[in-house]
Amino acid sequence: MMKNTNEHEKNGKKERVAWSEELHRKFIVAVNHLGGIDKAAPKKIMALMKDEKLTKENVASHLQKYRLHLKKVSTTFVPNQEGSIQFHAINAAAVVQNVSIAPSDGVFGPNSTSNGKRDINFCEWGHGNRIMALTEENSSLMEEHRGYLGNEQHKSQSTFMANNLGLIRDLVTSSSSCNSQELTEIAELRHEMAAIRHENHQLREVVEAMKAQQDMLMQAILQRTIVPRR
DNA sequence: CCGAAAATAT
DNA sequence: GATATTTTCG
Repeated sequence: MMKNTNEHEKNGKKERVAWSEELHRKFIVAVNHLGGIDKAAPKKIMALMKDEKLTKENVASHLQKYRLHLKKVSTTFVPNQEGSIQFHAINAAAVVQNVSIAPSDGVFGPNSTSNGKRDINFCEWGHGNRIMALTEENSSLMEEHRGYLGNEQHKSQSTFMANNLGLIRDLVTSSSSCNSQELTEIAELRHEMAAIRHENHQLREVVEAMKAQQDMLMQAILQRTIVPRR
């Protein structure tokens, strides 16, 4: 009973699925269609992707790996301070992945990954679409971002930055006199503050871009409903 | 069916 | 040895 219903086999052996950049994009589009990484499930994703060669297992596996990846990236980014951090690890990374502040741009760049090790697949995927692309009238790109628009994430990102800024500022200004070691510490903290300010700024830009994009999407959707094409 | 973990393959 | 993908298991 050899039932080779779905998968294409190479002389009886299962073909190893290579998750190309494009395949991953399709995957992301599907996931976002389903309302984000935590809601999306293998079967539905597979249906949306409409790729004859993909089995449910393939997708499930990729989904697992993708979630793991998101968790990894976000933990390096969020230094888990007491309660001050709102936005969920997964969401944060999802924003990175989809809005894609390119990993090399500093915010989530090499410095933020603990030991320079990179996940080839997922890191590289971020490079393609930068913030620039957001303002562009690119329907497929817009499609990718749909799942994250109008979310609560915008606010939480900003507040996260704000909170941390306050925290650091307190640390720096609390002691009136200090020795040389403390001075260098302060210098480092100032450095951190600058970095965080920078991140904050970039995140604000992302938020703005996403808002604009949301408007565009809205219009696109409205037009599509009002004027049935063909 | 799903997700996590173990097993393989590259 | 590390990753990517597959298979097994609960």
